[in-house]
Amino acid sequence: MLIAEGVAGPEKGGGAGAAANASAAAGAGDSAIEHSDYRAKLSQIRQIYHQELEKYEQACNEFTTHVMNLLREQSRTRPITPKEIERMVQIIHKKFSSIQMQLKQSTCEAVMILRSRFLDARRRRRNFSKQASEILNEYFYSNLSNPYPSEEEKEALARRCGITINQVSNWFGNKRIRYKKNIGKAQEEANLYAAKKAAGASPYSMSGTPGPMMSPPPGEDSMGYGIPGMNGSGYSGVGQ
DNA sequence: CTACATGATTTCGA
DNA sequence: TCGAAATCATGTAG
Repeated sequence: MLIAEGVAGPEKGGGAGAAANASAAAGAGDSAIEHSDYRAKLSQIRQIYHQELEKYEQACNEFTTHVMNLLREQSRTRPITPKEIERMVQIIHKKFSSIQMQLKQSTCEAVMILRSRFLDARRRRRNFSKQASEILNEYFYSNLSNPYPSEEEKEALARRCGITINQVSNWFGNKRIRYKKNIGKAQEEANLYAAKKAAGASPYSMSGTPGPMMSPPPGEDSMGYGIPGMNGSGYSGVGQ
């Protein structure tokens, strides 16, 4: 059981097996940085585990020799068979091994907790960069009539935003549903992006072509375009 | 600290 | 398997 967690076995973080299994399911492709933290914690647990294990081992040996000595002393006053000695030793070892089992169990628990804490992507959520949001929003509002990027488009967006395809899919899923939920507010955002595009670049074909290929205009013009409903009402749009 | 924004996951249906 | 909707858990502005 512990071996599966990479705690028991020899040195080397093998826990990635189960870990990757859990995180590979969805958008956690950037897990390199977080993983190193996880690994560090895991190896810490492993170290403590081995430390304790060794301590028990040592205590066990000490205790055994102690008992042996006692028996030897006693053998002067009464006969003691080797069998009896062996039985004694066996009992001691059994006791200690059950203690070790407990150690294993608690270590296992610690690993489980660590894993759920670190590997659950929801707990590691990071907001996308402003640029990424910009790119995604731009695409979304440019294709409001059909905000369903194809696989290739998703990949292109993912590349430009520095996120995974899964994350792009998540984003569009969230965006669509949340846009629908309050069209009123989002409409302003739509106008804003439409204006941006008009200001930023050449004419466009609304749907069909993969559309945005240039990076977003760095300039912060946005204002200056008498956009109705843009006068600081509620949502300031860009990014957040 | 609270409320809201937002990315990720889960559930359900076609 | 993809997407809609509901839900979760975190980030962050107030």
